[in-house]
Amino acid sequence: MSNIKKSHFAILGLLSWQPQSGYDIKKLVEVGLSHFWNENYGNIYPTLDGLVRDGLAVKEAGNTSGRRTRNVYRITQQGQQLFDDWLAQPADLPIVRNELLLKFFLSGRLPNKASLRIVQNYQVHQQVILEDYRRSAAILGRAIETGTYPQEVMMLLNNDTRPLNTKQKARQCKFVLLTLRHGIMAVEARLAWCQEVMQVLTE
Amino acid sequence: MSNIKKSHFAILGLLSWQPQSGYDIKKLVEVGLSHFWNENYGNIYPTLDGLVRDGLAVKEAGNTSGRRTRNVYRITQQGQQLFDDWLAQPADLPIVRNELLLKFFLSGRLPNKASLRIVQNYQVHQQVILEDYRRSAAILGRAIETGTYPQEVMMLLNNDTRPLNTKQKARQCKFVLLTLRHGIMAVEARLAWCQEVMQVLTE
DNA sequence: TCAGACATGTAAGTCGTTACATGATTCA
DNA sequence: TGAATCATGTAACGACTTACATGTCTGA
Repeated sequence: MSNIKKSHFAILGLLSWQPQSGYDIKKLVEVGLSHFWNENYGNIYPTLDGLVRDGLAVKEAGNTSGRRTRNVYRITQQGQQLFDDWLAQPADLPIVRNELLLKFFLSGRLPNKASLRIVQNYQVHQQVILEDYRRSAAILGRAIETGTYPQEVMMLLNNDTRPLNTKQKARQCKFVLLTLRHGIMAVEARLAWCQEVMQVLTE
Repeated sequence: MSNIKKSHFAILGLLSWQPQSGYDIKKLVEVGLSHFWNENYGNIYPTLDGLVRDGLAVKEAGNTSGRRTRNVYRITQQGQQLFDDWLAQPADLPIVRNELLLKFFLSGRLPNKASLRIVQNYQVHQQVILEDYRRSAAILGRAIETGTYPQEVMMLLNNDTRPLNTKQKARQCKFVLLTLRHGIMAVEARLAWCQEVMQVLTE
């Protein structure tokens, strides 16, 4: 079995929610998980082939309605096993490469004004992101509370081609919301840092 | 001029603090900047060559004391110009790939216990990191307050081969400390998230 | 004397991204 | 009829990372 990387597990894990196509995976990640993950076609399709080759998934040539051929993939027992094993292992701690902090640190050679400009610019960007996250979180929160899943939520879950039952829907909403909370709290911390730094550097 | 990537600017920027060798750069990043950046030899040495080729730095074959040949690199006017231009541009927003959140999200298919295990494990790791960061921050804070730079601080700045004057030293300490504050606040936010998630999932 | 820090570099590999190529279907 | 979305794929490239190779100097 070939050396297995994170994308493999990401895709395998998405198949473990429900069988779907490469296109579905791309859209789901793009729309619902983009605050913590990304995948692109150039990676997805070869990975799906690889999963099939390794017996971790099977291709079910599902030709939904009059559409073009959709290749729907379903996780196998073996794939499920491998995925569950991976899930049980602690996540690797990410290699950190924060360009903003790099710029900030390296600006230390110059007058404070240069560093302040960097931080102010960062602050503006983070504020935009925060509002975006909060909007999404509000939509999801409302859906979970009321048990109704309007168009907006389905957009966030990209649920048009992969039918989910109510329980799955609620569960997926809940987990997307919790990951969004992570994003919100992280952004808030960054904004607090901006405040602190601006205070220190303007003293 | 070849297509220039982040590592080039990171290294160029470190040269803009003071002339130094590839080995110095590696150690400085490893010891003082590891909470937000990394570089490895396989990248540093070819990059330094590239900088010289592009006229952004010059090699000063400085043979310090009886040691093995040390190739010390000094940034050029042109390099400084290019670096300053880069510094003035907003940082690219990083492509996010958070393995922990991926695992957490994908664990949503299973009973809450599985998700809780992931979060608890994360919490423990983050606590260790937090203590580490706090220790370093305390050392740096003390140095800045008292104006004295004991061995410990010099370790954090890896200041044995690249002599700094007092002003540079204070400045560098201050900026490392401020980036550390970013790390601390980020980790605290993650720990707060763990708390929140554990509460939600055990209800 | 020998372990460990000092010091520089190369080659191959990995993983993911970008750009390209192709074509069907839907709806305004 | 033509733009947008649905849908699948490949090839080349880019940006590091890992493993390897080599040798010096210092201090216990």
